Amino acid sequence: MNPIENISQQFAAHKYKLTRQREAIVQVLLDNEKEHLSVEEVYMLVKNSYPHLGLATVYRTLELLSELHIVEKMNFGDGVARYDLRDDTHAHMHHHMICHVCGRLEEIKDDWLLDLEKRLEREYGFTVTDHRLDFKGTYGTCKHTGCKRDKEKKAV
Amino acid sequence: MNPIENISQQFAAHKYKLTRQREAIVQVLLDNEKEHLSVEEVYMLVKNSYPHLGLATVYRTLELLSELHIVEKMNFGDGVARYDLRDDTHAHMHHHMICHVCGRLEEIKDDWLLDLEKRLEREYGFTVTDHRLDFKGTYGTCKHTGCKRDKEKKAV
DNA sequence: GCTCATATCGTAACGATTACTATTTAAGGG
DNA sequence: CCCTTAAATAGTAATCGTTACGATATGAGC
Repeated sequence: MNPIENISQQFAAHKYKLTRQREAIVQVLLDNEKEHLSVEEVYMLVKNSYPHLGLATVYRTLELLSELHIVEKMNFGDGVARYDLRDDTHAHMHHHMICHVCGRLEEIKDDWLLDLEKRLEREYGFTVTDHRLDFKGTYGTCKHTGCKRDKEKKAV
Repeated sequence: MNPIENISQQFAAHKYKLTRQREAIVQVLLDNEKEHLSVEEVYMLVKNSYPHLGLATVYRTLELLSELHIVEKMNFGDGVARYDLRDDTHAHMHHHMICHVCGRLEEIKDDWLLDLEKRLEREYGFTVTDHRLDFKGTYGTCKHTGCKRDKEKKAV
């Protein structure tokens, strides 16, 4: 089943309409599934295929997609919410590496946490439905570039 | 070494002054180290010991403490930044369980990720300096309380 | 085609955060 | 001690991401 069809069904299942606007937004997400787009970025991109679309609609649609678990809403501390299309088969395989130096953000699709989730269930009676794992650090190739201690450096 | 002394040294080491305002804020964090306080909450609490303190100072101080890695700035998606005092010995042992139903937030201080971090180093040449691991789900004791599918339910 | 709930549009309002200016404070040298 | 000077604070205005709102448009079912 193609992704749009799949999403269309999920909309229907919850009695939401897949309007042209929503479809245009979903298409942007599909075309950029490697990215973690902000609302503003989605807004810019969707203007290409649907120039008239309003910003509020982008906010509403992304929020809706998030509720339907079609996208994941996340926050990397840069002051804007970012959204990432999630693949059902990778629901629990969504980790990030964020480099202090170059700012690169790489995604790891591997399930490393199943054992831990079982342990939470066992030890705390807590059933995990989702998780978020972000690693911060530096790539070997970035290490030479000074340290990040002083904010003044950044300011200059 | 007591915590304030320790923090005082870190300030000095970076040529920052530990003013009375900053000390009052740090004390609030120490007194509430189990909590994940928002700026507004810190502001309210610190008013008890330092009534005249301004909100901007709380923002600036928490930002500074975050740069010095004395606190960790985090975001749980509720629209406000939250800060948590971090214990050096627990730098890598800071996970959360967040319950969908009751909203409870529990902290787990156990290092579950050392092996994964070694693997990142090996496979990606990525040196981890910090990580964040949040589990979302439900506690067994909360399960009976309806499902979260419909936003309308929440709105009512 | 008509009806009515749903969705969109554009913009105003909101709330968290940051930026700015004047004032105060603390540390070091006479 | 007092003076100087850089750093810190206070109070508030400005900014910016996000949400709320009223009016208009759309589309599925009859």
